Amino acid sequence: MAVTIQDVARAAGVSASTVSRALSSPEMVRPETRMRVRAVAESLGYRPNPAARGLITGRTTNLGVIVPDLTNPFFPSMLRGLQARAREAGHAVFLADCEEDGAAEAALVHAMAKQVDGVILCSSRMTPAMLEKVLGLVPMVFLNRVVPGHPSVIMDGAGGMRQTIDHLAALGHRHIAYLNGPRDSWSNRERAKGLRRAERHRIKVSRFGPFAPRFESGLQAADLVLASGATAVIAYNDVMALGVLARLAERGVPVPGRISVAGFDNITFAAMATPALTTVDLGGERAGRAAVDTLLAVLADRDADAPRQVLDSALIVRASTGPAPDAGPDRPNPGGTQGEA
Amino acid sequence: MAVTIQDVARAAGVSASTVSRALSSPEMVRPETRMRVRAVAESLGYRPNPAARGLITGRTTNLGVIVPDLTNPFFPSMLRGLQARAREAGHAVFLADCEEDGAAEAALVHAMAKQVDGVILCSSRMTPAMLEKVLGLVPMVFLNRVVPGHPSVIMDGAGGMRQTIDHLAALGHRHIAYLNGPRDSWSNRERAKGLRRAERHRIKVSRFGPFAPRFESGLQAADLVLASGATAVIAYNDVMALGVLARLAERGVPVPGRISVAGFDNITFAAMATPALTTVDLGGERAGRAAVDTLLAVLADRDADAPRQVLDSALIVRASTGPAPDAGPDRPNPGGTQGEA
DNA sequence: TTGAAAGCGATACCAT
DNA sequence: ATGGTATCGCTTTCAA
Repeated sequence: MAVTIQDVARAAGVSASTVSRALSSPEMVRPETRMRVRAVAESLGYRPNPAARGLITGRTTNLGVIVPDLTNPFFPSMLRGLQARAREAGHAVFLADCEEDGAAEAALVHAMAKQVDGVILCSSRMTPAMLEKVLGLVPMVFLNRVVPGHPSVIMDGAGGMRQTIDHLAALGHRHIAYLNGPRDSWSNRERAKGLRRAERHRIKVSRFGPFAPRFESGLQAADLVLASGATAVIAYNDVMALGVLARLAERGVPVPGRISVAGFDNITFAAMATPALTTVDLGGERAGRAAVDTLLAVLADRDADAPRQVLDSALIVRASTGPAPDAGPDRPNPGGTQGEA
Repeated sequence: MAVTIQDVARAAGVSASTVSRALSSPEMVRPETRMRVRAVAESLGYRPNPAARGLITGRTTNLGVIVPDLTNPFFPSMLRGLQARAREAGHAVFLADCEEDGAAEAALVHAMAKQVDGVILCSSRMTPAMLEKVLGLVPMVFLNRVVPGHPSVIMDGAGGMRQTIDHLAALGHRHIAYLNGPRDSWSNRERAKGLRRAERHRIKVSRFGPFAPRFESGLQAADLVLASGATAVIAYNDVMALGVLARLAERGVPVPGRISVAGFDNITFAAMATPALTTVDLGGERAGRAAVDTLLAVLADRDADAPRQVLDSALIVRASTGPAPDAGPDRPNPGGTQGEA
């Protein structure tokens, strides 16, 4: 089988303890011995067994991550940052996809619990009741969701929404539509909160959904939006927004001529649509890194107050929002069209 | 801390051995005791520690997966099938992204080796020298790459390419371009092999690259292709093909009027381009499942001959391939344009 | 059918 | 500075 610490000890003519120290606490061993042991370990291709080590130290240097849907490009990009940060910190990442299912998510937490030092739950789909049952199992950090008393990293969805509203208001829109994401999604609620900004501009808001955050939902929603008479639509995320764009193109509706479209997440493919999708970048990669940092902080000092990090947002404007059409059915043309994309 | 087998034993008034048996070898314990033990375990929320168990049994019921780039939508969709199959089989999935870096990939294999029963390497980027060093560490299955003497699951890239060539030939194309993927990619070589089919049709093939399999590579390659005079271009994968489409749109080149575009993988976003991208679906989800099955087979019977599964391909035609333009610069218009998209 | 004890691979404590 | 030994949580002989 694999080479163990005993093999190294024998080959180097020292005890297992010394090998362990030579590798993990170099200063506790005489330079001479240290070198010899390390050389032997190297030549034998020795690698400590993390499971065995974890058993006694209580630390695995593994870290679990659960996402609701890997096929949503937002998560891979967030994972980019997360993995990079984890690797820097010497942690391997145990990743699982719960496919938008809270119960599956809970099961995954159980499965991971003993094999990781902590878990990062991205946009967790668990209900409060499910959460209750897994909260104590292992240190957890929530990304994109607030659970009172627990550390979380959140992106400023409400702020991003406010910026989008201001943007559309400046372009003269008087009636916009919002397409809700999944029913239990915390980040959907946050984004929806930002819609209140519309009052300040006397903008009418029509809400649709909840929808599964998928391309197909956007296809479906596009028709509803058109029927509502809104001149702009903001989707819960880019994947849905791309669905909207696709359906509008199919129906020959000019974008942004007749209607403007915006989404959230700044996924790569937002840039590839025709016209490119206007999207709000809330800083996914950065959030991934922040989640790891938060988790490591929690692990380093378990008594620390549960930190909550709020990351700022940025609005990326592309080409699929534009001035409201002059003769919008809902608008007696008061202020005018002073904005530019 | 967490509840251990000892806690259960105490609470149930039996020994740890009995608890272990009651849970893992029910037939070895009296029904009465078994029930009691199980009830106690349940009520205490006992979960066996997989690491401790693995230490003695040599099996972890974890399975490692390494992919070169999670932001390429092909891999998430493949992982869909893979994860589903793994879960059915009672295995957790340890996933890592090597970011197209063979050395990082090798390091990840090392990191995983002791914590998983086997590893599935997807489109491995390791050089033969790197491979050499990790081959014995842990049972491995290669997906989308053949390593002599080792089990692999491959998709029929060459076949898919041949179908594409036949398709373009039928549409009257006489000069096509191929955009190579990464230099060391086995699947790129396979796809490129299929290009020989062009000879049969007397079609001229211009090759470009190798390119990193990214959107930006497509942007860049589009100009080269146009300059070459080819009337159709096949990209190594959809991500690159979408880049080609984007650049062509930017330059106002009609697709498929002036040039036809095709890619591989049938990623979701291929359907979202305008026009929708013609793409070859080689069966990613199915391949993911097959890889798990293969790995489980290897684990069940280590002496088995290294199996190699070849999965068939299917060609999905969408709207971005069309008849060759009549006055192609390379063609004195011999046969004609008899095909339809 | 059940319990006691050994052992998986590593670290940590206690000697020396 | 180094070695011996207990221990982490669990499974697996070996006895009873």
